Amino acid sequence: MLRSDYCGTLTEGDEGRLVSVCGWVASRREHGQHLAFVDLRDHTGIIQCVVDGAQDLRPEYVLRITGPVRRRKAGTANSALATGDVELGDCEVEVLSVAEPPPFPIGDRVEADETVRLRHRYLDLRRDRMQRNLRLRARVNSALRRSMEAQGFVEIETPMLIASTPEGARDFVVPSRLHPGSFYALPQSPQLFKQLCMVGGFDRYYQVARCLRDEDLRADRQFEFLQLDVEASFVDQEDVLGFITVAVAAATEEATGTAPAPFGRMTWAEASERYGTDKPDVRFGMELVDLTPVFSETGFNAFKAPAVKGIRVPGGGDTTRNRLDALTDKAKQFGAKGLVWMRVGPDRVLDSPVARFVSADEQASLAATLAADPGDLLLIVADERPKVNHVLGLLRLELGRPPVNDGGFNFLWVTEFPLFEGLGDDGRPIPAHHPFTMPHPDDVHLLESDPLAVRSQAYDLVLNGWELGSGSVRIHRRDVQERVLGLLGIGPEEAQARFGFLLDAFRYGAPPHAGFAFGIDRLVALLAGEENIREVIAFPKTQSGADPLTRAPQPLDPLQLAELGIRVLPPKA
RNA sequence: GGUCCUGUGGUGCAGUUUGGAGUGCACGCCGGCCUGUCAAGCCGGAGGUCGCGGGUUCAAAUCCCGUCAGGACCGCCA
Repeated sequence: MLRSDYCGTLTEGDEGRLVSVCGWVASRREHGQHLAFVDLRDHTGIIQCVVDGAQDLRPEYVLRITGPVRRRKAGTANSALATGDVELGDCEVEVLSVAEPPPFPIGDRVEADETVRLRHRYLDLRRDRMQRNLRLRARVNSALRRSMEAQGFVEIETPMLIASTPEGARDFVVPSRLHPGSFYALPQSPQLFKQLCMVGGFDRYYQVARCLRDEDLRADRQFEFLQLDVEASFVDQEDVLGFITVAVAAATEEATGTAPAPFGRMTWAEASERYGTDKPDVRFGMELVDLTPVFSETGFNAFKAPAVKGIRVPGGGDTTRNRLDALTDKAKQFGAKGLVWMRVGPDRVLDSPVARFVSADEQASLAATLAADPGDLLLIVADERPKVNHVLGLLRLELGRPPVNDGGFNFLWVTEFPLFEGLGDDGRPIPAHHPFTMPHPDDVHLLESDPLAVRSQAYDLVLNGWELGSGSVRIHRRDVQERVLGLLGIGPEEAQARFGFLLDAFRYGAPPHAGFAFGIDRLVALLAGEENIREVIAFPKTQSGADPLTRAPQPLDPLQLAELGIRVLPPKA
């Protein structure tokens, strides 16, 4: 062992000890040939070392420094440093590695361009922010595992090279050398395998599972991500919510030092009506208010719609015309036909380009329903109800969303998702979760008569407006499964071809089971107070799915292609 | 597939609105001085394809078009 102590741990209690520390030169301060100070950094912090001024010691050199811990001379202590009362004196310095000047400063003082950070990620990782985040991630992972183990769950690994199933996201595919022309898919999740584990008698399964989806990247989405994947047999929805709540609360307490507030509960229908989304950020108000009754007999054509709803932006009355135009453009991009804005003036007089189309009674009722105060801004959208909710939900976030590290950790269970999210082009319902989701027991009779009204036993966990994960009670009864598949237009033959192995397995005694999976990257990002998950991933990809460090993806050598029986089409002209 | 923002010595920025010599700030880098600093200080110096291409103009970092890269978002993500 080259070191006896970590840099950041030395205190007055160590006075007199001869110690060896190892690390990188954070800064040097030279005072001629006879005196120089080197701040040596490791992941625990920084210690000042008094060294011979003649030595050429530059930033990021890797050193082993041996010297006695001594109290600093009176008046030279540095209260900004945890080790600021002591220093290593009369140091012997071993240069373990020299270093070129880094392309960006390693200190956290200056933010560096993200492309440069990713291209030299190994240097970025040296910085305090990434050290903190990745070490936090490790502790959260560990806490999750401990919690699942303590609850009697068994970790089982599932394969990475699997058969492609056409549902859901786009698969990453891997060509097979032994079966030219055939391909594996990388798992979008271990969904089907964990259900097979249930049939296999592992009644409490979990896995810290890597999942891959070939969809466009976002601040909260990478191609590859980590899920805590859970499934249990002989349990109901409440049991699953309990397991996950215990684990997530344990992880949160590990990260923050305090247990989170009790997790909230809300149905999907309530979330949609009040917040216009299935992942409401409940840290702030500005809830959607139904104005349909106000305009039930309106003469204003724009408000002759199945639903009219609005949000009140407190104090938003000074919003500039430019900004309002930009908001209108946003609303249109979100799918609205338009956006009606009204500034609330003194005595609740409404100032709006369309005010003259809205009767005095309607204006008064509108202001009262929205509880408008002078100085507020009102935003109103009229359209089909789901569209209105969607658009206003996004505008609400645009105008009111607090920074990610504001307002604590507001976990929220959203339950009773619809079984189907709408009708496809073929007129058949589209599963909101996946085709193995159990319908709500009270709604099973509606499956054929009114499928879109059928609630499911599916549920999401939401944290401050981020969807952490989702799960459901699965169908384990053959008759119900056949009815649902039939509704989806998947006949017995097609079902057999697509996931026959699961249906076959269910013929041999399938226990009732339910499960959940949530994104660990997202949880860690929020616990770390980061706006994007790249900050909690050691080697992430850019928004275009590239890695500036390794320059992936790359064209493949023609010989490799030939071995796989693959010919690449020329790029589109 | 789409909307928006960004791109200026190694790094972080200003300059772009209203075209006029690569004009400025801070850090870093190189050399010198310096025995108690701590983002050390002082003196001197080097370092530029203003992302790239085209256009407009007497003249483009600045205006226009295209393109590349990065970011935020819509679509997409059972």
